[in-house]
Amino acid sequence: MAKKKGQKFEQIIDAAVKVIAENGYHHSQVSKIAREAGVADGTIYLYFKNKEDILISLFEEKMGSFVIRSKERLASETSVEQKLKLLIEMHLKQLEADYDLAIVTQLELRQSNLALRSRINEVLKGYLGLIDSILAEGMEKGFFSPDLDRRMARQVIFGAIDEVVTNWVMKDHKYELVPLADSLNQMLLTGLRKA
Amino acid sequence: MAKKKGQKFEQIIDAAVKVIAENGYHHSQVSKIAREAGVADGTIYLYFKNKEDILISLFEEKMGSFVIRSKERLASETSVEQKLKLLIEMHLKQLEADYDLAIVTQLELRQSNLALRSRINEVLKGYLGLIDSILAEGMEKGFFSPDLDRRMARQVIFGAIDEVVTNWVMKDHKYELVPLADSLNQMLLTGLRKA
Amino acid sequence: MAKKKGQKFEQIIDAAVKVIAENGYHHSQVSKIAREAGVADGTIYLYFKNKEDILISLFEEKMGSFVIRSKERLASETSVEQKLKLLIEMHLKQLEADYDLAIVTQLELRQSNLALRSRINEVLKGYLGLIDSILAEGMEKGFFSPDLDRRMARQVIFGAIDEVVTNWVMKDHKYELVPLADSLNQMLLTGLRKA
Amino acid sequence: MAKKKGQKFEQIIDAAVKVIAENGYHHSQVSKIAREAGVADGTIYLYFKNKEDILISLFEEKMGSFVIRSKERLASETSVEQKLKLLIEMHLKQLEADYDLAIVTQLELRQSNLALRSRINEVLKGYLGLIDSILAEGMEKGFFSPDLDRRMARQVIFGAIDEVVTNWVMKDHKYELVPLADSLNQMLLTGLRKA
DNA sequence: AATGAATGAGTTTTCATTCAT
DNA sequence: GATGAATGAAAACTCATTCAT
Repeated sequence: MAKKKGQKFEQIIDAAVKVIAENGYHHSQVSKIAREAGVADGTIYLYFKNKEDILISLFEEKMGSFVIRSKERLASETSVEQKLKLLIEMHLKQLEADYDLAIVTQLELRQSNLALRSRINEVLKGYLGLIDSILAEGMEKGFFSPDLDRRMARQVIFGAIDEVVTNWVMKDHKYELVPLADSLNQMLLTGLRKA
Repeated sequence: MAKKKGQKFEQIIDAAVKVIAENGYHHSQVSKIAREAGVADGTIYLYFKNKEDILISLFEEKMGSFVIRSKERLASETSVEQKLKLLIEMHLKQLEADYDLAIVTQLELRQSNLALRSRINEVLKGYLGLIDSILAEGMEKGFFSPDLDRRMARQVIFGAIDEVVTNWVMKDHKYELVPLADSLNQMLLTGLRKA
Repeated sequence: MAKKKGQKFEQIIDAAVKVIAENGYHHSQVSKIAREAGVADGTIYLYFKNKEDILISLFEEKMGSFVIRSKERLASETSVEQKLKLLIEMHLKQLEADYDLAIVTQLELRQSNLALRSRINEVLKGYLGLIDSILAEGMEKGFFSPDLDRRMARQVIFGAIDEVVTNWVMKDHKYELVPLADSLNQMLLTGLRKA
Repeated sequence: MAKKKGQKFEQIIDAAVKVIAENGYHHSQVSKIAREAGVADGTIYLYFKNKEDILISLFEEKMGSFVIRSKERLASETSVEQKLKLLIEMHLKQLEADYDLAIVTQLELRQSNLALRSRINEVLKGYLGLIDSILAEGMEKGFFSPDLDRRMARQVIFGAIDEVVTNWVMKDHKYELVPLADSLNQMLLTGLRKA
């Protein structure tokens, strides 16, 4: 069955990102992905349980490594303010660097059914946990108010970043994304209101 | 063809919301919607161009009337701060009052393909314009900073509200939504950072 | 039920010829014919039993009047040779004068199912009888050989004329049809072989 | 896609001839053809682009091989008169030997739409070319008149044979077809008129 | 491990026809 | 007689998945 890892596993994931970004999820037949990956249709099923499993594996793979990289990078930072800014920057940088991946995560992955979305959320937990730990540290250090609603804060941060990226994708990445990090960070930290 | 309005038009829209919320978009066959609406399958096509058109019409209908109601309500409010709070409240109230509709807009509608999403965005423009006008007024009145990035502010506001609602839906509306409006409004206005 | 004759009956027949010639039989919905005829869909069914009945009635109407006219015209002719030539000429003239009708009889009418084709053949019998009477007279008068196979001769004459007309229609009536009558007549009378 | 040739390709063609002859084109569901061929519905689409493609492929296959056989056979014949007679004989023999095929070519194939008929004519060109070459040779050798209208002669020959076969089919092949070849040939060569 | 030919379930949409007004 | 809104049956085609080689 699914033998995670292996050269072909990566090949298929990468082919899937490309094919789905180009054709959209519903026009990305398994056979098309197989052709792009240079393997036979049946081979897909040696590495993935089914078509959905490609999508979720793709997300796990890309998001997983992103969370690991982010954790490492944030560890070397002491200031809470810097940590949040850095996280936003890394988020934007990762997707700006791989537009195909951005299309898949921001648009195509959402076309999946409810069951799949639950599994996606499972993967997202790692990322949301990262945000949460920054919030917890900030509250402890007195950088954030002690009665901050952490769940809501997490949702606001994620919702805002996500919306910014989605807009960038839907506008055909016509402008640069990473430069927005600072202003987005400020807006989240100090709000819209004039000081 | 599409004879917008008429009793049957409404009947079918309402049936679609119910059926899609219960079964998910991909398991909501036209015949199932027709049965729920108490009309023949073919009748659907006297009022809608195709199955997708039901979905987009549904959104236009519900979102359109929401925007109109919001506009009227906001007009009677003078304070910018109150306006934003009111908008958030109305947004949350509308979806909390109709959980089926919330499921459809937050989950099922997003499973649509790119072409459909473009049309959805078209409808959303009315709502985003509402946010924008509040921001513009706030900047003029000095409530918001004069160098506020309005596009980003709009995305942050919408992304945050949307994420809050989606989480509520995915948590099976186990908690109350409207009470979150105030805290969400505060977070958007003053940010996460301790004053 | 079917109230043959009446102004609307003619209107619908003429609309059908036009619509079918323009759109082809399978794209000529009853509603399209009704619109062209300036009547409601349901009105069609006051004059015709069903859609097929329009087609067969159309053919009966047009072919019937053609056979009557031909009979009258041939009666005033005494020479067998002239009669055959005249029949061919009238056949070609009738269809050259009404290209829409030619499209319908040569192409669209043949797309009908077997049951309908039987009824068409019924109508054709009048025409084939006309050919037959010329052949009988010719044999009696010694113009044709006494051991001529009349059934086959009838098929050869009809098949040849029909094929000539069909070719003309399929070549978008780019050349004139009636001028071919004489040469076609000669070929049928004296054959291909050099005298 | 269309993997022309292969055992299944033939199987499906033969099943289609049988099913269409029995039920008529419009009542020959793809699933019915598949069942008769002993393959799954989907398999049809590995060998044919769509349902129409079965029909046209069937005609190409059967007509194509007939033209090739005819060409070979005619090559060994020197007399023009014999060649024409032989061609007629082979035409009648081929269809008399396969009544199902005759039903399909004479009746069902004509129920196809205009687009398909164009493709059928394309296939027919090979056969008409065969007739044409006999005519050309005959004119050269002085067997036919030098001012014979070749296009019309071709239409007369084809139209006559075709009509004879169609009548035979519509009369439920109650009589023998091949014995008519000689008399048909004579009629085409020397015409109806008494010498 | 890899292949790819074969499978067959599943659904939107059209349009001839009806019938209450 | 005339209307036209409503009906509902009917079928081609796709594509994820399997399994013999």
